Amino acid sequence: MSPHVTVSLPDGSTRELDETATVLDLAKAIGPRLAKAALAGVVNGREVDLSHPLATGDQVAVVTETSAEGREILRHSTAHLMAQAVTRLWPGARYAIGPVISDGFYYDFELPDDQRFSEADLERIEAEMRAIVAEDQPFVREEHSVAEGLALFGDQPFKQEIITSVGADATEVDAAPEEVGGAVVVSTYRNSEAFIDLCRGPHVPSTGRLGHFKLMRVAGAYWRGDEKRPQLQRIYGTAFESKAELEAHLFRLEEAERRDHRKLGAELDLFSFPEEIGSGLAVFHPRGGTIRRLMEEYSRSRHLEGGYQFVNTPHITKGDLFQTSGHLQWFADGMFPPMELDGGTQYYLKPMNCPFHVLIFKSRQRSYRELPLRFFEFGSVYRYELSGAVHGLTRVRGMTQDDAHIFCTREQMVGELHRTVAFILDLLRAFGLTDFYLELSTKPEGKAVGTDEEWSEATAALSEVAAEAGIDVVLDPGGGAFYGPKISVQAKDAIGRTHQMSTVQLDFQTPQRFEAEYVGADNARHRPIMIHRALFGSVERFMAVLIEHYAGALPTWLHPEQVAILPVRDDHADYAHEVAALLMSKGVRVVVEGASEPLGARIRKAKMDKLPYVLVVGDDDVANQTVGINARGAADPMRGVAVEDFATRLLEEIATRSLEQFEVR
RNA sequence: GCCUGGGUAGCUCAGUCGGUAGAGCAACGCACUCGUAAUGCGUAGGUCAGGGGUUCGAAUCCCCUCUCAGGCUCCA
Repeated sequence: MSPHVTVSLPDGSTRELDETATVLDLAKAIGPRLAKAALAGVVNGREVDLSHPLATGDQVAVVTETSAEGREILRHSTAHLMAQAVTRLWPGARYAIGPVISDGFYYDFELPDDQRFSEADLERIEAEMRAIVAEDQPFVREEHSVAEGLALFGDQPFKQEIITSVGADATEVDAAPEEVGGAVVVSTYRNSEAFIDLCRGPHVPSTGRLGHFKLMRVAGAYWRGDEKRPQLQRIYGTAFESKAELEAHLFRLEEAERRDHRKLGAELDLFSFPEEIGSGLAVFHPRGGTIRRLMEEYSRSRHLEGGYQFVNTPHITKGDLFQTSGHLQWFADGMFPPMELDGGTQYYLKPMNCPFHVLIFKSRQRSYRELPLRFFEFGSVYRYELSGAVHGLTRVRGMTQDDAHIFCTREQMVGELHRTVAFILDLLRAFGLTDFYLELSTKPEGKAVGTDEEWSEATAALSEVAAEAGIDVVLDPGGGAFYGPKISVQAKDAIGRTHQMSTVQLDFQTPQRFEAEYVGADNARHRPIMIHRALFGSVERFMAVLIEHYAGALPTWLHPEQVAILPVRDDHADYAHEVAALLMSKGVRVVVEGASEPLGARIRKAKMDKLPYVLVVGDDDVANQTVGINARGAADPMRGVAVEDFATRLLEEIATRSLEQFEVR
């Protein structure tokens, strides 16, 4: 054996090291700064600890704390740190899994004697974690056989279950057992005599490398996500490589809270959820109602241009309709229970519009010459959402979908799908959402109608369209509706969160179940394909996303109150109303606030309502037919702008549905 | 639906050991008439989410229901 090992680095270069060299030794050989920032390594594509020994021929990369991988290692190690703190504070606590999630980590616990974590406990746990950081305990990797592993975790039933389930579920997030050369190896990390955890690794070398963390909240979670299994207590936390990064993250969370549509909806007097009506059922106040109307009017005009025909259907129906459609078989849990009328006939509130649109299609004989037929409706639907699922405007029990169903031939199908995706993206962009990716949801196993052939043809058609849309596509296996696969458009908002917006679903089943037909050029009967699609998804959810995207400061064309006019004194009120009348005659939404309060207070109110333009009119303005403009977001107000100038630029901004306000100089 | 934590005036919140309800903002009224993010004074507003229980006495302790938040599950 040679006294040296030779390894290669990501840049293609090679290094010679002592034969006992580890990843850390390699980092030291490259440079002291790298050694200091190093957390782990990647050897031949596999993440390993810094203490991992190197062999000749290894491809090695050093993972530093500022990389995405480094952050994950930091967070995963912090999860272990938290578990140890919990077991110190609650002797006999059982710990289950503690994986890394997108913005941090969690760990699931079961405390002895049915004890519960409280929010106040989080601080105690954090303090204990800091103590363990100060102790600078090493993370020591050990490898065991399955039998040894089971013995080691004799009092930890969740860990034992993970160990025994190896092979059956080797992808378990936090599972340690791995098949190495045919034998199952159970790897563990020991921090101290008292604390050892099952883990694949890698980890930071010692707890002293951790420290910039915060425990966020405690919540319940079912063991293995199965509601029939015990519910554990989950503690969520986050960790970063530096205090500054941690604080920046916490600031982003506060920013999200500031933008919360539920908070802004109340503050801006847009909508409310009166308890008298029921959970998940919103009422829209005049301002919120105006926003809805503007959204709907624009949508209608686009749909007219897009070749859609407008239809209307009722909110309730006899149960037979949903028997035929399959909803009662597959979607009954999501429906309100029936009401019995007319001597026993069951009527249901509708959870979806599709069966109604099929009946319109079937109302007379259809020719291939008519296809594609595109039926559009703002259709209100009612779904019995679980009480714990209801959330602001984004998850409600009564909502209005901008719903359409396209009936077309098999030959037209792919073309219609392309056209629909382009139509959707164009409309979303008009509302200022520009950063998208597509999600392709496939057959939900065990909860679907139709043959495998139909599903695979539909899925193939959708994936072809998704791939050609020119934006990223991610797969969502099993996420389709019971009648067909779907593409959903996920849009990123101003602070980088993604929201599911539009969906396009391909459906071979509903036309069959309803025996919908058209007469082809061959004078024979054929079955149409149905495409379900909604762009807003629901008007309510879309409004919520817009409110959060714009933090309540909607673009002028969408704002319920576009201009406020404030007379400096009461004797300027006539002029203020004159300017208001001029703007209102052009369709501008204007409010005038008389001088019953000081000017500063009135400006402040208009600003807090996020009005795009606040106009102040005083002596000079009355004399010169001008206004003072205090624009939203502008550093300084502008005095003496001719009314005509302001009106022209404002009307231009509104007519083009500009997302930006014009510059006031 | 399940877990944890909440629900006191329109909003944000205080309310000690169980002794009978409080502030700021908002609203309303009056005065003020002001040039770019809070004028002053006053008035009104609450079956303390609802119901039941314990107690001489409950916002406060116990039980049930409703509802909200954060999760789990689910989803437009």
